[in-house]
Amino acid sequence: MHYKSRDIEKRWQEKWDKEKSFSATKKDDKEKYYVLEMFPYPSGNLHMGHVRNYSIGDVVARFKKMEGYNVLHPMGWDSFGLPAENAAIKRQIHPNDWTWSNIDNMRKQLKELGIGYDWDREVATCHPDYYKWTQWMFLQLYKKGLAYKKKSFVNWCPSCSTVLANEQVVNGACERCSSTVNKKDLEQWFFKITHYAQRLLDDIEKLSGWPDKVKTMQQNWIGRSEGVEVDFNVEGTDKKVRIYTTRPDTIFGVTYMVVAPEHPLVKELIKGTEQEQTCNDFIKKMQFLNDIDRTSTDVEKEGVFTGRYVINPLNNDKVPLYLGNYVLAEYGTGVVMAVPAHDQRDFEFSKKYNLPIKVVIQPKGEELKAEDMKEAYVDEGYLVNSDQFNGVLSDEAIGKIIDYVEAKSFGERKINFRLRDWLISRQRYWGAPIPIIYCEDCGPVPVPEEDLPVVLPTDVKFTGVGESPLSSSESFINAPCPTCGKKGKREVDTMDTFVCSSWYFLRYCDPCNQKLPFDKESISYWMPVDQYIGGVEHAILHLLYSRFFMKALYDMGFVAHDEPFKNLLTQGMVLKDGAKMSKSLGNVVSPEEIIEKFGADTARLFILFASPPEKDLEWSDQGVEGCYRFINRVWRIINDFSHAAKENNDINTSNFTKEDKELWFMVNNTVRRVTEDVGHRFNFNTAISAIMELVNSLYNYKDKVPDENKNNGILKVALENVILMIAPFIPHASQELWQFIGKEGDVHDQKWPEYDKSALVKDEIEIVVQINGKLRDKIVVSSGLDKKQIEEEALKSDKIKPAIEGQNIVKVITVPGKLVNIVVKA
RNA sequence: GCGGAUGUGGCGGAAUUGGCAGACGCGCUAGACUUAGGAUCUAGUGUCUAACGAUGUGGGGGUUCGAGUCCCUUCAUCCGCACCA
Repeated sequence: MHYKSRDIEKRWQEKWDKEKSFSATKKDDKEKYYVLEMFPYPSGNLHMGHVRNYSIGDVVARFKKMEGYNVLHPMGWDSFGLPAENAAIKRQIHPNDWTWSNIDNMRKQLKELGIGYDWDREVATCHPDYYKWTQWMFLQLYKKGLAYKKKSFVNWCPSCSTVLANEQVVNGACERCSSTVNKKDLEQWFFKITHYAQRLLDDIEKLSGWPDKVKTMQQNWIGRSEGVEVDFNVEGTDKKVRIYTTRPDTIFGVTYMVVAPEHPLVKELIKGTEQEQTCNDFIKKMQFLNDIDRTSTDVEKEGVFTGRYVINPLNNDKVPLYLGNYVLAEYGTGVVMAVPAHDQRDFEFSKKYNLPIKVVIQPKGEELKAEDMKEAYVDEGYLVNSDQFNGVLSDEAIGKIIDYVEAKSFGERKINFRLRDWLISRQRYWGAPIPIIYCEDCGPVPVPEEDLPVVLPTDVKFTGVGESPLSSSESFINAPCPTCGKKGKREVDTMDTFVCSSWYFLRYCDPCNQKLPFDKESISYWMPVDQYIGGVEHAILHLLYSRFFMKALYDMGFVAHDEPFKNLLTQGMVLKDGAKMSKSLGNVVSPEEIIEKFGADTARLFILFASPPEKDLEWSDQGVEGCYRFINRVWRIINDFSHAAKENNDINTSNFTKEDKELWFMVNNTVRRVTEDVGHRFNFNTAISAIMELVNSLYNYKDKVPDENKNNGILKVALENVILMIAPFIPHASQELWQFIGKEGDVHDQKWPEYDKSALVKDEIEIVVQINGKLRDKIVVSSGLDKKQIEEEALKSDKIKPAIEGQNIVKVITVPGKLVNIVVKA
């Protein structure tokens, strides 16, 4: 019997496929376990990152199944998106054809990897049966006021005359023609994720099974800050400008004020001033800059005077109002008070434009002088030059000044978030159409739910020019107004693909439902996802959007939980020669070629063995060969001892030899270690090495113990356990071996092995003896000895005795079962 | 700048609660079997040393009987956010 990966793998894959071995059905008497890997974009071929992601998921799924859980392990396709459209433009293939042929190929590759999915639950976001419900989601959010329209900027390439996605803008230039990208404002749809900012932040606490790194990233992304808004009157007008600050303790130090060039008030304020022309030039210049050139910290601060002055309500100081590149229109009020003495950005700006610096916070034990300052002083101190607040500690002053501002009605306290609303409009073809019809009389009207899906038309030209490709489809754009029946026009933008992927995990629970996206009963049973696995690149957007969807659906009563993913594992990248595999670097290893040569089991085993799942993994051809050798080693030892496994052999511990005892200990201890490593820690690399050690012991036993003395009872259990424990990692080979040793049924339907605790208790144990913390000897003692007896044994040891002669024993520390440390002094 | 990691042999990595550093694998060395070996098996393999032994987890300091693990400090690399007022 020889190990031929190709034949074996094919045979079992066909059987699993035909018998739907991994299909999941709701069972009320069984505890469920939902394991999910982030679904792929169907680019055409699996890469090693996919192999890693799905191998990890499959180990978890198969292990949990063997542990007795009712496991849901589905797969699908995140199949809308830009590459399909680019293929259409470049090669004149319809995005639909391109995408589906890619899906077919990748599905085949996944099956060749032997991943145990329930293929009856497969979803593809580009299928009308799916995007119908994505559109339905949009309508629900619209109904709740969580979807709205407003003007916003898009990246616009003047030469291609088309909208570009952020990914298509490379260093401020169009990825296709390299001309400079500028901004164009369009009416676009948004989801009001900011409505959930506080809950998204608070509930991070609930995510105990998420990595801290991801939780911190989400926290920072949401970026809550507490502060106050204050109105400053514009001198000589009846207008006010409102600022937002988190440092009201420095408000007496304001020496000028800066407003974002896009701020709606700016046009009015500069009208008729001497500076109107310079201001307009500055605004125009800013408009042509892309976000990176405009908002990177390296960019020098720049601004112009507006010709206007504003009055600080706290001390009636009159200060100039500037336009500045470093103020963001979308955050706070779009206007900042500038305190150069205590804010580094303001400090730099004031130096450049010769604006005064006024110290209002004095640190303990030294005195700042404005003219000597090299940088802003941003730390704590006592207030000065601040009227009635002089002498107050800055931390306390924050609250006191806010109270004062509110009492005097100068403004009010405010909480701000860094998180912005989610712009979902895309001027693209290959996405879910936004289900809205514009009517001259009724305005934007949602498409009635019974008319969904709004199907993507096929008569679209892919020119790569213009705003939205859908506007070129006559059959699509014209539609009667659902309210009044008059001629209307359809929305021609499609949704961001992140919308499609924000709820796919729910559809898996009830994938064929024609009446609803899912029924509540299925959702209540399967959700939440017990283990979610994917790349850390989705730590913020995808995970945050999914959390937002879950909360919105929860509030609408469609789901029973308000967090979608209980545990999250962010797997590391697959590297080759220290760099991420990429075509441009030429360091790509294709899964197909490895499967062809060594089989899927070897590929999976290597990728799981080479590194713990959350760390990056360095590809090694020799490492792969090592794993192939190991499978062969398992194959041979099971072949050698198969007779023992096939017979009825009982275990009688009373007639164990020393070698038997050792092997029996190994067998049981390995079950313990592997169960812990796989089940509790997800340390597949150490689980595999534990199995390797057991296999090594079996070879050792085979060599050292004469045939007539071999204990077939132990060997039988050992072989069975090796096959069962290795099954989640190398399912095909273990399935073949399971059958080979005469077992019925599928290996993944077997019970996960248990261990005999009494076998882990040893009669004799090795104790380390140290002198002053340094290893001096190892002694073997009976495991029944108490502390004192162990100590006596240690002091009697041949190596220790001479070493401590003539020295004073200061104390002896004994850790039962581990070591004795003798502390001596000369 | 802010935030988060990581740093252990020639390489990937292990050490779960402060208790034998280097499990397991790769590579390398020697040997066995063999017509042959890029198959398989056996033994060895951190560094220095002929050996006894000494030394060793990025560097420096500390706590402790005992530190890869805890504390302080410093360096390096990687990742995320990036003018958020």
